[in-house]
Amino acid sequence: MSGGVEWGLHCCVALSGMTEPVPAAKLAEFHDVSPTYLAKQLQALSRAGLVHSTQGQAGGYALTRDAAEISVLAVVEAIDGPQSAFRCTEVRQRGPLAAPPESCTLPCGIATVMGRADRAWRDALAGVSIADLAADVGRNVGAGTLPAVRAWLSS
Amino acid sequence: MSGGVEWGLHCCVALSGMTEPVPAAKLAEFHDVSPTYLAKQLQALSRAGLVHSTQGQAGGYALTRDAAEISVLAVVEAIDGPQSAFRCTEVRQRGPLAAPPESCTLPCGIATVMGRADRAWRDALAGVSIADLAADVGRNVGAGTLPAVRAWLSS
DNA sequence: GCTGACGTACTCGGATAACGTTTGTCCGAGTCCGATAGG
DNA sequence: CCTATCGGACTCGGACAAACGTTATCCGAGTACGTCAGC
Repeated sequence: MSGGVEWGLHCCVALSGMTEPVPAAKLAEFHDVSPTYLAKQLQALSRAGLVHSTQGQAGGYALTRDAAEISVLAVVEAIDGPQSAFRCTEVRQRGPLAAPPESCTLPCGIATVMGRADRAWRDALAGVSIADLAADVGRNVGAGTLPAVRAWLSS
Repeated sequence: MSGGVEWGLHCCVALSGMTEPVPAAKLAEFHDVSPTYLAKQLQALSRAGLVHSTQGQAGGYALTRDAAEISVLAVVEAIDGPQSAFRCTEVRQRGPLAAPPESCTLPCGIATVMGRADRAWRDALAGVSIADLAADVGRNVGAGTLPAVRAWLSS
């Protein structure tokens, strides 16, 4: 999985509860990561419609909807792509004893199992929202953390 | 995920119910894939202890235990490695408002969610065995398929 | 004093290189089977 | 006829390149704000 997913997730958490847009450069400085590369991830989020970008002097990125309405899965799919990790190459249709294509209307057992596993993975990710993650931060490292982050990003 | 996983899975299914060892070259010809690269995957399976390799003229690969005792997860981890797709880089410990390491004893919310999803994925894969896959082949493309494959691999 | 246009500085967005992992290949070490020669 | 030895060919195993995808970077297009001139 692309490592930028983690950055995108952290950015969404930081953006949650933010009223004014935050520039990509500031988010990069806050997380201490490459500004240009983080910009790429944010562009992907923008293309997926999760964040809204405004240009100009006071521009930046902001969530398009409430953090409770954005699932972790949405962020992952926006950055990493919606395709499954497993890609069936239809091995059964190759070789000397290849099965004829007309008998391969439904996916083979291997693809079925992989598809089920992938679905379970996505379900687990879909059940958690950015708001849940933000609440977890307040619970684990202190309730005053998020307001402090918010103040830093505003300055 | 590594594409060789699919090959390894198909090989394990083909090997199930086989009494004598099958050379890697024959498995490659049967599946119509690169012989040298498939050999690499089989070596990984051998290292993981899923298959046993015998050298010499009538040598080849054979399952070390019954197909019902080999889970899909075991094959996947043997080829792709046991590490999770997501790797936490501890972003929270970086930047101007970095959390002190002593307050990061337990994983952050993002890592927790990802870990849960990964576990769900692995559970789905652990619940299916190679024998299940073989039975599925007989059910879907015809009961006579596996004996035919077995005969071809023996010749 | 108010309104309009202008310039500037800041923002995002897509096109462009460098690195690492996966994919693919090769040759050497080891081993079993068959043939052969001797008892 | 049986047995021990030798030769050969086939097997796996790990070390060695090429290709793709991810990582990282740059520069250009566009926009909002602040300023200034005109009314």
